[in-house]
Amino acid sequence: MANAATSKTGQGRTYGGQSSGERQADRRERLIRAAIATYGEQGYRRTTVADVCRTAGLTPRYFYESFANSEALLIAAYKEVTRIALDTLRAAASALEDAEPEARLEAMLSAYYTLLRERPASARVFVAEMSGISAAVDAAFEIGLSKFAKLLAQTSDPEWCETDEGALRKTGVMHGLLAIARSWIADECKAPIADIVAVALPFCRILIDRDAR
Amino acid sequence: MANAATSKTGQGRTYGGQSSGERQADRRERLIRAAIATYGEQGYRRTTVADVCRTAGLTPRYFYESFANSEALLIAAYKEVTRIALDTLRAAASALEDAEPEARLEAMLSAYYTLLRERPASARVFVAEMSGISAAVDAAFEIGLSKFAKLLAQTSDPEWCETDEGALRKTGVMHGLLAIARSWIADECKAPIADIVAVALPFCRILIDRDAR
DNA sequence: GCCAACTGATAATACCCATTTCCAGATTGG
DNA sequence: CCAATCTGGAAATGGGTATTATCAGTTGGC
Repeated sequence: MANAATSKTGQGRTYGGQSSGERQADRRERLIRAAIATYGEQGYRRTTVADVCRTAGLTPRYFYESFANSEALLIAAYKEVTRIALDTLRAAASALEDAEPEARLEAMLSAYYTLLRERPASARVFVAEMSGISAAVDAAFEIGLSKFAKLLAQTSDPEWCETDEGALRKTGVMHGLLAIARSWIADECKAPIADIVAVALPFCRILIDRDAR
Repeated sequence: MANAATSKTGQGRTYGGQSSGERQADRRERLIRAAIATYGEQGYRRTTVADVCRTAGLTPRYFYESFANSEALLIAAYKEVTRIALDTLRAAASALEDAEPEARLEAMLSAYYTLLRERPASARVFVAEMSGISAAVDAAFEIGLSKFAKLLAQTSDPEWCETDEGALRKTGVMHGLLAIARSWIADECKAPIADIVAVALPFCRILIDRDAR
């Protein structure tokens, strides 16, 4: 994926005070940031490689230095967005370390929807742009979702354990939560967070319901 | 959308024993059938207008006689698939007219997943191909889903009434059920129908839960 | 200061496909 | 039988964009 910066030495040299690797990493980051902003603005489907490069202040040449193709950047952008969201949820749960599981669950959901509202571009990438692009994107999306499901379940039920039969349920719950978020966002996040959390809660209860396990 | 068969008379004449309108309707149907088969086989994204026409035994000229563009055909194919599925669910519910609501709900779910397994092409169109194409397709998809939600809710709870707040929940439930179906199908429908229904049931209970309304 | 490694910008190159148009032959009504 | 209407097939047109290659100028090691 990453063409080493130069061909002969394989190392390159410093430039603008940065080593070859630093410069390349910097460009990669700029591309990811630009991707989130652009996908969030006009959607992945409508943005070209050239669009992202323009926003990043780079040229297509540098795009292919860091990413094999457009999809690879989408996946990278999604991973970045997911990483931030997971951190936020963990923080919300930690802040209520001694509270009831149900309260912690509510706190996480609340943090999640708040984050979506505060970062519209990231939100769009997260809830709306990862569907129907390709098998690779679908796979990356499912992996990200399952991380969320696991976090939600573990935090709200300390004795929760992963089982195979639970995988289907996890998938269903996460896509349900996503659809709720998508619909809420499509309506410009007009409904209060508390209302959205109330709608989302019963779905999470499915996740941690032991009777049905 | 439908260019009248001829330009001068506006009516056309019989040909091959069929009137102008009959021939056109026939071609339209063939295109829809071919679309379901082809989308089901290789996915909407990878099928070209020419592909569908080839399968239908027609030429692109006739495609544009009945559909404005590729998306319009996808929507028409989806509507056809949805129509059949809704009929099947209604029939399953009717067969248990006097049973408990919960039993009727189970029967509908069972009929639904059975249908998906029996018609893989239609299933793929229904659960996997309608995401991320365009706003028009998204809209058609949501309309179809809400019909299902309404049917499920009404049949399992005779006194069910539609409310605005319920819309979000309905969306979440339906997308949850869809994700379950998608995942099951991706695994070649290996799990027994009864297991899938068991996973799906709690989602439906959210739909008709009055406490949370 | 010199050469090779960098940089940004532009512009080929190449492919894919929707949509339209053309054509030669088949079919009909009168 | 004849002219108009229809048919299937194939090819022309046109737009869009991913991906690569080129180039003139800049920068850094030595």
